Amino acid sequence: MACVTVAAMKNDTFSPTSEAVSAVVNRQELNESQYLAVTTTAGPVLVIAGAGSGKTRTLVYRVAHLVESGVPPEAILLLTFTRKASQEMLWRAGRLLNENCSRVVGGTFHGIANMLLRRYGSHIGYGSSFSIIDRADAEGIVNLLKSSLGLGKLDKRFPSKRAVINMISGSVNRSIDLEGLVQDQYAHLSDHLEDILALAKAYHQFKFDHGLMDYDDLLVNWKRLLVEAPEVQQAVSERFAYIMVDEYQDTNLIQADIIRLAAHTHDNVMVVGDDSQSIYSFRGADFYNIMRFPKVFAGAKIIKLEENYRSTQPILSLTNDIIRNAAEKYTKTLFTSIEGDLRPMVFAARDERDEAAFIVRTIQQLLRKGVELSDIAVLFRSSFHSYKLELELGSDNLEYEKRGGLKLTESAHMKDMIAFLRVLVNPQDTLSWNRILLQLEKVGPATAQKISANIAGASDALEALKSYVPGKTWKDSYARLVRLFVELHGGNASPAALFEIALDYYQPVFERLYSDDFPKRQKDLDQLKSIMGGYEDLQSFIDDTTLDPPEESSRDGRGADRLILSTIHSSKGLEFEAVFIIGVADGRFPHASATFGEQWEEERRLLYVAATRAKKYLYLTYPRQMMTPDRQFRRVGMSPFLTELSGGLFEHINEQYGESGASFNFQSTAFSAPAGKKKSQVKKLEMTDFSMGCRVKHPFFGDGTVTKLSKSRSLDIHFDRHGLKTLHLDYAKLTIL
DNA sequence: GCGTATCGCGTTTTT
DNA sequence: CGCGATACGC
Repeated sequence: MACVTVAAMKNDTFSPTSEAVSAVVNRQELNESQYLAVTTTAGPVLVIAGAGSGKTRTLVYRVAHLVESGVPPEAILLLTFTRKASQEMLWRAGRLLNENCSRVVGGTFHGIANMLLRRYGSHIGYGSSFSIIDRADAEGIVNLLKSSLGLGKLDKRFPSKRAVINMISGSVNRSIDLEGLVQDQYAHLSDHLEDILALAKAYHQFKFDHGLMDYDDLLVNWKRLLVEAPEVQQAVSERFAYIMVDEYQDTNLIQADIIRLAAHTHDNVMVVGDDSQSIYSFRGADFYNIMRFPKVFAGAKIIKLEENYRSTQPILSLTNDIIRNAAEKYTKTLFTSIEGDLRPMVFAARDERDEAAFIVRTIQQLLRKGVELSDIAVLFRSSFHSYKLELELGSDNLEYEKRGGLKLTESAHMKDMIAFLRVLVNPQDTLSWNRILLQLEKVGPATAQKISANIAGASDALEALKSYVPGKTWKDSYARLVRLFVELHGGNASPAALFEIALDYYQPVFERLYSDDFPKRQKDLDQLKSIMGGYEDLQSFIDDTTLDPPEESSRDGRGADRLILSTIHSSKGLEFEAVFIIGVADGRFPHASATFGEQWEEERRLLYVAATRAKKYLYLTYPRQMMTPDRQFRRVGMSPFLTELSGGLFEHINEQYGESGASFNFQSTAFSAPAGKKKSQVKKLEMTDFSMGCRVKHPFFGDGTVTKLSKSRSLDIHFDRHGLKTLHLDYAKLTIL
């Protein structure tokens, strides 16, 4: 274990003489004193910075500076949100230093947790044989358990299928008990608390029994490693003498604890983040981490970066105004010296088709102005919002790349192939056995489970597989499967060779299972094969593809110049010359089920993140009518986040003539309200002022009827024009009629 | 009880 | 596209 000298860092006398430093300062990315503070401070540093201010770059400068002043690269640990971001960062650091920075250890929290657990897991009773499961696997387990526990009926009570697993893991990564979480956020499920607790318990037990770990387990066990094995904590803390964290506002409580524990011998921690860009609370991210940092790390130096190096002033004015109404924030006023006076534009399309057509038309104009296609992005709240646009793009021959939504490795045929490899590494992995067995004709869920349970319970998986007596109708195909595993267990073949063997077996199965579109899917298998070629051992291949699934990008090699379609969440940290945000409509953005209060605030920050991706051109569009589930058209207005903006920050694009529908009326009331005659002092309402069936008025939802009063100071109100909403008494501006 | 084929419907956001 | 419900056949 490398022992690191930090003496060079202890005095603040480093003078920025190297070419790297003057390059930084000359490009005005940071002023000299900021640069010195970022790079030469020993001990904890908190960088609070606005969008486009070069947060990540400050980390790069520090890495480069540390290496330059003699710190061994392997003593630096860089934690970023995505692995891609860490690679990009190291590449930049390498360029700055004109040397290779690849020995710096960089990765995601989960990746590093995996590495440490494989190495030190025995200290807390874990062997190195466990499989990492992703969200789809977790859902699979929960579904399996729901039927075996007889909790199928529970389903209908949940808002969505994913809500179950979100709830169970949400309690883990927030470090609060499930009971509290249900009472707090899923109050409507409190009658089923016992069932939910039973399900959660069964889920955790199942994972433990079958050697499976989900994303949260990786973090929980990393923390356990530091808390319960002092010798490991000492070793880790000494090994990584400098710890840096990007996107700190997206960390959860466990991650914050891990940082605190891992840095205990030196406190050399630098975190950067922007509280206004915290958009992952649904996954446990707690932006109070950033607020607490100076208390947790005594003597932390706080550096604020407020100059924006990305967008023009008109875009910044709009984004500043979006975040202005946020309930809680570190106040930052962003400014820029970038030239440009083009105002953001808002387009109210007739419907979704019109919206798509507008985007294609405008993109073609931008291309004529010389903007690269790959420098244009279309962003949206939910991944299915882009379906109509994808159709339009297809017929116009504009190539695009979609990010967010289903990953390549989440498609059925890829999971099938990976399942063969996973059971080789971890024979306890019942989930993968089930996948493999279900491929056999005449074998369904019940039979598959019986066989896989046999295998998981046996000490020798291959023997258990061999000794199972198959049914008459499928004994031939079962024999073929057994032969496959005998062959796979043969010599010690390379991952690529094992893949070949498995593919030989799978190919006919594959063609039968996906008979309508297997040629299209075949390319993915080929790609998987080439990825495998780069791996020495199977375990790291499987870990990598679970933790960081490969993108579809290399599908046709050359076409790098493609339009980016992305969910806002997946666009974080990126920037584009031109950005379209589509579906900025009431009911779509904020998401329909977002309640007032914290969820509403997060949706606002989400719009902020989206808009701050734009450098020069920013377009916000929404359809004025949308199809409802019952195949009727419903008029919708623009997002409340836009109507509440100060006037003059954006331009309306008027196509043909403006039909004055609900959206127009709605706008005029919103804008005229402040100018209207002074309201008498509004009395603060209490829950007792409301009753079932009582008529109320909301500033923009209009008139409605109270249909439910709940304990947590929230009300369900059925609005005449906007349908059912759940509003919180402390946030909604209601008046009783 | 178990497996399979088919139809129709609804999608938050993810390391 | 992936799923749940449903009906049908063994």
